Amino acid sequence: MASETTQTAILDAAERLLAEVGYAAMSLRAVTQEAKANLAAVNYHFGGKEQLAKAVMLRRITPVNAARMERLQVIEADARTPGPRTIRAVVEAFVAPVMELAHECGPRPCAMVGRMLTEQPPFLRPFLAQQFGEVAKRFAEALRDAQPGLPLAEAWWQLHFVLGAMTHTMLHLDLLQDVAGKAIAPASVDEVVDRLASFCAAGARGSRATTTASPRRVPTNRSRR
Amino acid sequence: MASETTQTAILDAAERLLAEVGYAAMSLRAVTQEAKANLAAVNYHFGGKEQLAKAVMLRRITPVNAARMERLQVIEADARTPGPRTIRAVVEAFVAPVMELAHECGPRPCAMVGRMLTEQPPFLRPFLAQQFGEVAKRFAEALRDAQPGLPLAEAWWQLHFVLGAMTHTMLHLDLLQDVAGKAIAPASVDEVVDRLASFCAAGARGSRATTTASPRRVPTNRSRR
DNA sequence: CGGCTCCTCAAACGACCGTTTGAAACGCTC
DNA sequence: GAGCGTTTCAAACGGTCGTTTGAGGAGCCG
Repeated sequence: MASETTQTAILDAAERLLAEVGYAAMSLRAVTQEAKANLAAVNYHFGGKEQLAKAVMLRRITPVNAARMERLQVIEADARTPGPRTIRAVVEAFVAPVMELAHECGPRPCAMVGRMLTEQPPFLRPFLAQQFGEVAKRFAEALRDAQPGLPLAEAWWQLHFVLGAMTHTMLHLDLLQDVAGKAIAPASVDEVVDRLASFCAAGARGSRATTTASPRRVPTNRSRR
Repeated sequence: MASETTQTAILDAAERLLAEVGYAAMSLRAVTQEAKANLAAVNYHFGGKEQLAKAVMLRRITPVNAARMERLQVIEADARTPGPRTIRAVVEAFVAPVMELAHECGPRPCAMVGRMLTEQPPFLRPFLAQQFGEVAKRFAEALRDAQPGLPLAEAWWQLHFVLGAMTHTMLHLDLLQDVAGKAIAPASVDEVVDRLASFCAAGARGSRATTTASPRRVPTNRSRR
């Protein structure tokens, strides 16, 4: 049927507009015009603007979160010993899937998810909690287990900063080409993942070392590398 | 005159709404209603919605950026030797002023700035570039100088991640109380600054060290630190 | 062909938006 | 009190928004 093509056309158009202007500033007229569909098609196929936004999100975050859980299970089944390498692996398991999304589908889906995660329209909040709550909890626990003696709250702080650096990177993946000089080619996505994971993993190690001591001090973990 | 009180009342109300729903979703009717002012007062005193948003931003970021530059000059006048301590000092000079804003005025102004920085309504982009361009450039250079041999592009990457973690923290400062267990008391703002600065400084050190190792990039970035 | 389902379309609805207007209220100096 | 800027106010303007409606086209089956 022709309906499926209009459905995905609407999803694509909405994704682009959500990424570029956000939910509140996205008009269904702009969406349907770009999708070459009728204005009423949104309500017919999705049931309204809010449900459309959820559908756009679901199409992207479902496989991403599944990949995250899969990677995390591999790590845990590996019976790794706690330490920097495991921290790095956990962080990478969290950030890599969403960056590979850019690898396959371009920077736009990433930017769209990043924007929804930061804008958080009120109606989306329960939806986001449902979609990310379990995943975030599992990763916080994994971060804690990778650092024996670390309180869970500390792991949440680390995950919080990782989330910030990640969403910011997702939002401006297309702008980074200017800083880096060239467009984000598929090959260079791996480079972004590596940079992001390195930064976050090192940050987690460093912040852990710091908070155990008092405010002023020099981290003692600068030994290798 | 009574106008000044209505002006600041409008600024306060707009700040709250900008922080909570963003620019696109903020209506002047909601602003004036909360400020107990007439709808036309916004156009009379500020000249329109866009100019109001700029005024709200200016009131907060002007002193913050001034404090950043001041701290940076102190660091540079100190003739510090490059190294982890200087990296940490530069990062702290960047993130501390905006966190002290939360110290004095509560988490809302921080959340508002963070939201505008991530939402970036089209008309605000030139304004933001003008307000932050010089500051960001100076800090990127300072980060580079703290790590001899580091290309400027690498410093920009570090600053990019710092910005992400910082804006994310600004946006959800009020939510962190749930994770941390208690409300953000003035004393604990320093703790947030410390955590954020520690994470970012360690991340900068780590990302620099890692990127020289794994992928085939950065031609002549030979020596470690 | 008639009947049925799925989909598209143009048009309209009511609500809310930012902005403008012109008059009224205020504070001040002569 | 008259005159004059400054500030407030209610009302309206044109426009865009999300959503609804009802008529019509496309494909399929009996």
